[in-house]
Amino acid sequence: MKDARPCSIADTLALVGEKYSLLVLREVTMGATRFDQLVRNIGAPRDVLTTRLKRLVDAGVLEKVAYSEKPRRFEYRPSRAGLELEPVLLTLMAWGDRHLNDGDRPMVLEHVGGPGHTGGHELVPVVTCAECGEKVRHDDLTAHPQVPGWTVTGPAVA
Amino acid sequence: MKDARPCSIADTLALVGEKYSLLVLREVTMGATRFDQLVRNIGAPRDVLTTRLKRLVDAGVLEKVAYSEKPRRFEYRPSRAGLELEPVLLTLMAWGDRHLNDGDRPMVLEHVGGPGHTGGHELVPVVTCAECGEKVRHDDLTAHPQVPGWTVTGPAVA
DNA sequence: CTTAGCGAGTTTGGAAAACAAACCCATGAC
DNA sequence: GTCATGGGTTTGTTTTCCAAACTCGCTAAG
Repeated sequence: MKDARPCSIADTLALVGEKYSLLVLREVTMGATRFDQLVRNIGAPRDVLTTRLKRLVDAGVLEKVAYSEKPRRFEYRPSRAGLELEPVLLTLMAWGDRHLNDGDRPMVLEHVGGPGHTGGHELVPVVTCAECGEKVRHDDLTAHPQVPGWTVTGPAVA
Repeated sequence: MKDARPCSIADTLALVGEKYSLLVLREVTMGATRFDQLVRNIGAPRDVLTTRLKRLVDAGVLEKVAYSEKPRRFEYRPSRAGLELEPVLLTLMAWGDRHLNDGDRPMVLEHVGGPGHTGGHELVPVVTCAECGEKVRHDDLTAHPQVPGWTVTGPAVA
């Protein structure tokens, strides 16, 4: 991973791309915030989970909050930054629903719109551009690397 | 990872969540499709990259195409399914830009809209709901697990 | 007061994966 | 011939993962 293209995707994955980290985020954003819930729902080894949680707390993605003194016990809550990873989870889920679990989704998300909306409908997540409001299509994108030496195909000069 | 909550996020990550896999997707969707480009741009060990590519090809996310006979050489192109992972990459990049590389993004994506649009602008990816068109906010979502025994907090009965 | 149990980890020892560097093999350039 | 290039494979060592067992503080039961 040294001498790699500088990139926010890589940076983000270096933080939350280790095994189980995004599943931790899934659980805590859904409301399962305690250690044993995480172990059960994710199915991760306890020690691995411990190191993941430490890392995510240190990075400010999770907050470790005591929910009981006198046996001192903690829960792990998503920070603002942590909650902002939800779009990543939603796009991953959408892809898996489409390509891996075609037909029987293990989980359905209900979307109730902003104030004024009464009935909920099923969430169908799509990535759009905030500037123009349009659905993002691959062919409409052009990459502009900002770091000298890196082009779209690779390093320029040796 | 056994006895874990059934979930498309986990399923997707089981396929493309191993180290480097999403970076491979980043490269090939940008047009860097050859082995040595991938090694250089990602900075991954060659043998690891070999196994990742095999896995992604087997899963139908990449296609291995010969671009030369007579030294037989291949490139790895994203399939339709592979390209559909771009939303995941975009949301990861947006998060990293915001929370990790505040101010100097290593890469800027230019968005040229559909037919009719002339000037391009910078892409600002947002996840919206295809049903109602609104930006997805965390508080507007309700999770409905479809698999008996799994609630939003964890397994129901033993 | 002894035993039982729970939540939240820590410890332990073995199996699997990652890693860097060296090697290989076919071809094309000099 | 000798070197260089692309696309890997091999080798030996360092990390990481993993399951199971263990610990500690505390509460509830008998």
